[in-house]
Amino acid sequence: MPELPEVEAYRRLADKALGRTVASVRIGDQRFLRGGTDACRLRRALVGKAFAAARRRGKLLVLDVDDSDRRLGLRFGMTGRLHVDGADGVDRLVYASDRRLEAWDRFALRFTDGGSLVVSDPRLLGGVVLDPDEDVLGPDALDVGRADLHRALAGSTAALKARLMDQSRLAGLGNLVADEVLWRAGLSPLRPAGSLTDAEERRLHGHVRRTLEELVSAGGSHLGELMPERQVGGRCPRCGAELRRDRVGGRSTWWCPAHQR
DNA sequence: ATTGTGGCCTGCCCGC
DNA sequence: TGCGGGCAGGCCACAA
Repeated sequence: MPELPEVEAYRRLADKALGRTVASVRIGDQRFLRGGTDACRLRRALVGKAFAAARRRGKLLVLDVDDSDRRLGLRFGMTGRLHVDGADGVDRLVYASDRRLEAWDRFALRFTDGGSLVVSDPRLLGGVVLDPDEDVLGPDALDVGRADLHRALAGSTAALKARLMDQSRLAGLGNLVADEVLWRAGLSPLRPAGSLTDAEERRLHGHVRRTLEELVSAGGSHLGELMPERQVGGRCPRCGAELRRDRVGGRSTWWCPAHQR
């Protein structure tokens, strides 16, 4: 699914769409429009304009409209893909089909030069939003500071993993990367978020940054060492213990009870 | 305010 | 061989 590393790959792909004039906007499915926007408003904001920048905040991709204070927000849910001029942002997506059906094209921009920017999403869990509220998102996990991470966790009794995935505290960690980070840091996902010692928090901070940097460098098609073991009978790649499965924050969580404490 | 839960959405996989 | 049920999780609405 698109986690932060994939969305970062999409952002780089979206760079190819900058500076090109939008000729038309096609909405493949009304349900893909979020935040109360509609096709009319989108066309008014985009047609005849070009994008000045492609930014990412957590898992939200934001395209700034040139000569305007408008912004186009793209969310990818877990099965959303970005295509620019037919090129794919990533090769494969975990949990998503590798097929490309035109019926799955939920949002498409055509440029005056004949190229296109398309969001395809079989499951409609992503969406398009005009002028997304970026302030509801916490600091970006890729370059989160030590103090910001502390603020995200301190004083909370919620499960550590649930808090790490709370996008308003820390933007960008999804289910799979959260499991990978906690596994690398040797911390139980069930620990109360506020119970970490200073040393544990520092360790976690290092692993959040390093894991994301590594996965972004890998191009967004690799989601960590734990990923292949997320199945019944899966074993810890580090110590060989059988992985445990729990539901944390409403999500399937795979972790090693032997070394994650 | 914080925390937890259920629903949305549909392709895919497994068991019958 | 076809069919139905369960599963996947980002995001949001809502409850306690």
